[in-house]
Amino acid sequence: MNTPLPRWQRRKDARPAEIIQAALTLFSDKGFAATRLDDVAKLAGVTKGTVYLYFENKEELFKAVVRETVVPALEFAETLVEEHQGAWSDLLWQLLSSWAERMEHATSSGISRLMIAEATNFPELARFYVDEVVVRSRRLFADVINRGIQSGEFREVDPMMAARAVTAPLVMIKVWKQSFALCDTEPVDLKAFARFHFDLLVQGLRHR
Amino acid sequence: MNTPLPRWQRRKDARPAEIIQAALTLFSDKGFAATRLDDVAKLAGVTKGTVYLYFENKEELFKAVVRETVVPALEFAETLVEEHQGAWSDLLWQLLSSWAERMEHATSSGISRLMIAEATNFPELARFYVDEVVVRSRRLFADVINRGIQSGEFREVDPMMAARAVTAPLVMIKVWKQSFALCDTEPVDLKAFARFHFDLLVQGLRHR
DNA sequence: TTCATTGCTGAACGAAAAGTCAATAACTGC
DNA sequence: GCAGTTATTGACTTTTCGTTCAGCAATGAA
Repeated sequence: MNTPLPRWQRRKDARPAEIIQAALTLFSDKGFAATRLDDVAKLAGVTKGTVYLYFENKEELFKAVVRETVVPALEFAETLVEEHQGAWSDLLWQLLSSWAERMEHATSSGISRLMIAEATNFPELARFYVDEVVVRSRRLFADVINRGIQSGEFREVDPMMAARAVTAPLVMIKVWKQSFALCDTEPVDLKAFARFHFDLLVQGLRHR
Repeated sequence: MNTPLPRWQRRKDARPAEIIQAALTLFSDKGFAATRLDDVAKLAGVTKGTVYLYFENKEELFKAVVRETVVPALEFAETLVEEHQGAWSDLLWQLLSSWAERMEHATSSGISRLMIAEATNFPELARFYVDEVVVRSRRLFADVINRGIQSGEFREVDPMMAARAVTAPLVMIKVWKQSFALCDTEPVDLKAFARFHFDLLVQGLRHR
């Protein structure tokens, strides 16, 4: 006789990650308040009680989602800058295109919109996100621009301003797509936009 | 004897606008779900019951807020384009700077972030917002760029793409400021950024 | 001053969703 | 197999907040 397969299994180690993944999906789609823990549990293949085994409450789950999702993305880009040789505009393109790439596929890219929506309700978390992601990526791009200026490839501009001008459009387009996917009659291709933005940018940064 | 001033007054005509104003403030700060009608009422100087005299329910109040706030802003800009003579880059600057100006002072500018956060929870409203605001302003800028191309002032680019590239950074910076005002260690001046963005943009749009 | 009208209040209701916990079923070592 | 351990369940309680409405008080006309 084959043993009847159990109604559920004990998987203490896998649960937290699975619950966080489910929560990320729902939070970034509906927002924090509009997401029911019952739904998170169902999507994670458990019941609500189990969620409370691993997370103190809804707010702590939310924090865990942000913390777990946010950090790893930037390390890759930082080494890319460190090791680069050649034209700085080429590096800029590498960074922008690989970023656009990740935005299109990674589940984690929903975090931007989520943080924008909930920042004022979770001040400490907002600070964490700003430090770990916003400022850090801003610095990354400012760094590239700065080196470009020093090598004479770019004209003299405020690097931090430029960094904002580089990052803002991509994030915005992604956020827009996420929010208005159902209504936008002429959706943009993220990578095509990244290319367009890059061309505009590089010509804007060159000497006149 | 002076008559003891009444505990409250009847002000049927003024109430709706006051309630909408209060709701706008709280919605754009905390989001739709996290805003309590008790708080809206208190901020408007009434009680919850009064809110229900003028609005069917919370969702209808939300829709009213968006509708009342959003529409008038664009009309001004559209006449500006219609009546313009001279260099198209000058018009572009006029539009960007006046926009940045309004963003800094008008209470209505919190709507962008609110819509981004709640769009997926209110599909019909999202469609309304996209049609009345997003697409319309995108068309506005695309129009300017297009005329600039035809007059030979700008090189040939996709006008709709360019419109996105023009509008996205300003909106994004505004949204960022709103979300992360408390954490951002180096806040940007919106008008200064608008100027920077414009310079980059115009050089990017000129012939090589 | 009085009365009818009605804008407004605030207490009470109920649904929905957060949070709790005793019972239970899956696992583990003997 | 059996017994002890514990991860998981699901029904339960609690809380929060949108919504209702009977009654009160401001107003204006007579």
